[in-house]
Amino acid sequence: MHTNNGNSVKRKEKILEAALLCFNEKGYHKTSIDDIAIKGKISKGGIYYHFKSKDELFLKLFKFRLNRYIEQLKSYIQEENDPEKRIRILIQKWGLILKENEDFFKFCMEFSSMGAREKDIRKEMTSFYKNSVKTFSQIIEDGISIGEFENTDAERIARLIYFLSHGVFSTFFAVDCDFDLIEQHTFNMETLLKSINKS
Amino acid sequence: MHTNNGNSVKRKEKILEAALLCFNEKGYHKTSIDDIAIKGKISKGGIYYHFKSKDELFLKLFKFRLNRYIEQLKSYIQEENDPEKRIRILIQKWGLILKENEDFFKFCMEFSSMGAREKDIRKEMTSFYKNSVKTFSQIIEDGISIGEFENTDAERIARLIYFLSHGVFSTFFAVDCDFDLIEQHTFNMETLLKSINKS
DNA sequence: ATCTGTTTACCGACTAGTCAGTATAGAATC
DNA sequence: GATTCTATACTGACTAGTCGGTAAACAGAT
Repeated sequence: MHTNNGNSVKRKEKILEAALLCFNEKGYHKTSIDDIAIKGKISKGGIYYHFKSKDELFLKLFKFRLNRYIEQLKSYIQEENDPEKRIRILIQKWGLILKENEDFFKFCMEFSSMGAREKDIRKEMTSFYKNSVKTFSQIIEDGISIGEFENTDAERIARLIYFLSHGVFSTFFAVDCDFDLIEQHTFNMETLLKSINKS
Repeated sequence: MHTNNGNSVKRKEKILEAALLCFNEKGYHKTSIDDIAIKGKISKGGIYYHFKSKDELFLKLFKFRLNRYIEQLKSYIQEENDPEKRIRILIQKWGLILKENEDFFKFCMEFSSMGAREKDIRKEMTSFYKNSVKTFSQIIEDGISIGEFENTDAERIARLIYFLSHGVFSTFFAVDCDFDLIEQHTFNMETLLKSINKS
């Protein structure tokens, strides 16, 4: 009747979880559907019943997890009105989410870099990027209009925040790094806030 | 007698160039040695005569081009002593190199993201990262000691610069972006300098 | 200057293996 | 008994790397 009953959803999530483990271990291209099947204790046919291709599985994994975190963040900032505090909440909570879901964000880095060539991935990444920038930008504009922040270009600052966050994370995974992720993230954001705050 | 005569070197560079084109078009995994052979107008055997594996070809391509740009940058800052001016030269020249070699840096983004899994790639990326941070860090410390910059943590700032630069570029390739690369890069760096400058 | 042997550079057919996706039969649940 | 889900065996396309062979350049000896 309906494919999305509780069991089906659970099964799908189980496959996505196994896929995440495999993609992180070997990367997208070196992970075979058989690898995922073994890790998830399901058969290859089972996977193809729930997902129509490896590509789709990859894309759905990204959407599925990211949505969760975005919803979380939205709920956090709804309770606060002051722009600077909202920014700080976003930054702090985002840091926590990063730290607690390193596995997923490692996967995200590969996903993101594939956006340079794969159209569907690029579309997802663009949507995430634009949303992030829009959210930050709005808060900063509010801060400017109530005189809390200096009158800078809100959108450029918003992009800057995105780049910093992305840059920290991709470096964190790509090199043998010499910094603490959360500490550096916090430092980056404090430095940035310092430059836009009226003090 | 000696394997690295002029012709051999030229041939190698021709293969590297063809490889860059292919990797950018399809990505590492979807590029076959045959693709590179066709693009470089050489045979498969010819490629394997010069490089012992696809991995090695990938790695050599990164090293070969990056070294060129690093040498360029080094020569630029040797002629200047003032820390702030040195930083500005690095930032500006780096921006130019990025703009003029977009093809190579697109390749770099894929290379970098593979550092999360491939040991040899990670080693190269780490070396580049540490070198960059060390260079910036040294200049900033000089600036602090002569009272030009505020007394902040030089290494953390140096990392921040690296993250920003990396973040801009990887976003630039991964999404349908709404900004001008050089303009945003310049804005990022100006914002950053503002926060460490004594004014 | 010719013959012989060696090295470099290159070619392309071939091997051995991988893997996404499919077909289909069977199990579980309603 | 129909629908939903799972397991297994299979196919066909693709590809990294190998290998036997060749052409040309060169060197030393005669």
